[in-house]
Amino acid sequence: MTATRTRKAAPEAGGSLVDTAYHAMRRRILDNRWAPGFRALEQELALTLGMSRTPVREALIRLANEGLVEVVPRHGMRVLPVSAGDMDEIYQVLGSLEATAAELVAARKPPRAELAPLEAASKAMDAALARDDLDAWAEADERFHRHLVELSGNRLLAATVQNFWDRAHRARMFTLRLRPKPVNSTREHTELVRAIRRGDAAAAREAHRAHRERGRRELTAILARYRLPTL
Amino acid sequence: MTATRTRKAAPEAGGSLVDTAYHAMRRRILDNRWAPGFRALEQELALTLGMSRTPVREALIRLANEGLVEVVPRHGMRVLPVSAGDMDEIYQVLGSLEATAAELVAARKPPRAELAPLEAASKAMDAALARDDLDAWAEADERFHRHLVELSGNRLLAATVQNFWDRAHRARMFTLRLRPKPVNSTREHTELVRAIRRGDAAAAREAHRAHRERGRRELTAILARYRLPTL
DNA sequence: GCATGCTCTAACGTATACATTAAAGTACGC
DNA sequence: GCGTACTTTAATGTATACGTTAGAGCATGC
Repeated sequence: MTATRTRKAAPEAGGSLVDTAYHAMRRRILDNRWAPGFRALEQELALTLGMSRTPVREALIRLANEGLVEVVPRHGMRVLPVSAGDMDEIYQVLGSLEATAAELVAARKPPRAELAPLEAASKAMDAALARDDLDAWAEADERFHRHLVELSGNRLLAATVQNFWDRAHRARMFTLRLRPKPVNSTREHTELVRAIRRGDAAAAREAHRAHRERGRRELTAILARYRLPTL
Repeated sequence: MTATRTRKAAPEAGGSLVDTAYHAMRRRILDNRWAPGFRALEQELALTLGMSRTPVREALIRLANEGLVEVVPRHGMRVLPVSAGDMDEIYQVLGSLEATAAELVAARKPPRAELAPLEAASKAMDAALARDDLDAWAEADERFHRHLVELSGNRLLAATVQNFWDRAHRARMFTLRLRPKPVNSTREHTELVRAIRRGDAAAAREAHRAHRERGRRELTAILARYRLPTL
C-alpha cells in the first residue's frame, strides 16, 4: 500500500526537517495513528520526531492551514475531528470541483492513452471487490479520482481537490466497512469514462454529480444511523 | 474603505507578531505595493516590520500556502505573479465553487432579510457605475460575491472561494480599466438574485455559470490583446 | 461545600545564536 | 582573453535562550 511514493530510505522527505516533520505528522494523522482529538505539545512532538521545536512549529502551521490540526496556544496541537456537518461541507466542495474536472477532461478529448490510468484504476476496483479486499478497493478508488482531477489539466483544481480528499480520508476509511459493498461505484466510474471518451462534457459532469451525490447520501445515512457525530 | 475591520490602532492584528506580519504583508501584496515579482530577504522583511525573523518566517509559510508568495531557499520570498494560465485555472475553480454556492443558496430558500446584503451590493454597483467610480464598483462586486458564498451556509466553501478570489484580486483590479464598462454584470447579478428568490437552484447555478463564463472570456481576451503574460 | 483571588508552573511567542551551504567573486593556469 | 577551481560571503535552517502569561492548583473566606 502507498507503494508508488517510496523512493529512498526516507519515504518522502524534502531534505529539510520541516518537510520531515510535516510528512511524518501528516502520515500519522491520515493513518489514524494520531486519532481525531489527539493532542500533543510542541515539545513532545519535537522529542518524538527527534528535532527542535522550530521545524515542528513550521510544519504545524502547514497542517493547520490544510485543516488537519488546530493549534491552541496553551494546549499544543490537536488533530481535528471531522464532524458529520464537516463531511457534508467537504463533499459539497469535492462534488463541485470533481464534476467540473470531469467536464474539463471530457471537453479536452484526451487521447485514449491518457485515459489508461482511469481504466486501470477501474479494473483494480473490480478485482479488489471480487477478492473482497476493501482496502485495495478504496486505494484504487482514490487513484481513480486523483487521476481524474489531474487529467483536467488544471493543476490548481487538482491540488485543491487533493487537500479536501485528505481531510475526508479518515472518515471514508472508517465507514468503508459499515456501508453496503460499493458495487455501484465501479459501474458509475465506467459510465463516467465512457462519457469522457465520447467527449460529452455535460454527461461527464452529470455522471460525476450523480456518483458523488449517492456517495454523500450513503455516508450521511451511516453517520446518522450509527450516531457518529465526529470521526 | 475596509472600514468594518478596523478596531484599534493596529488595523487587524491578532495580538501576535505573526498575525501582524501576515496581515501587513498580505495587504501590501493585494494592494500591489509589493508588485508581482517583488523579492525580499527574510532579514529585510524583519527589519521593515520591526520584528525578528521568526514571526516573519511563520507568516511567510501561510502566505506561501495561500499561493501569494514563493519562498526560494537562497533568494528570500518572491511575490508570485499570476499568469494568464493561472487566471484561467483560478476562474475555473471559482466558477465551479460559486455556481455551487448559488445553487445551495437557492435550495435553502433563505428569508428575504438574508438576501438584503446581496441586493444592497447590487444597488451599490449600480450607483458606482452611474458615478463612473470603478473602484467602488469593484468593491461592491466583491462584496456581492462574498455574501453569496457566505449565504451558501458552507463555511468551507466560502473560505476556499475567498482564498482564490484573493489570488485573482490584483489582476482584476489591473484589468478593471482596460475592459468595457461592466454594465452587464449588474443585470446578471439581479437575475441571479431573482433565481435565488424563486428558490430555483438550477437557474441560479446557470445564471452564475453564465456570469462567470462571460467574465472569464472578457479577461482572457484582454490578457491576450494586451499581451499580458503575468500580472 | 463552594466561590474567589493568589501563586506558581510551564508552554508558548519571539529573539538570538550558530552551523551549513549555495552562490558570487577571485585568482590562477592555459 | 577564457574557463576552472578555490575562497569568501551571507542567507538560510535549526537549535537554543528567555520573557510573558494563561491556566492549574491552592488557600482563604463565606
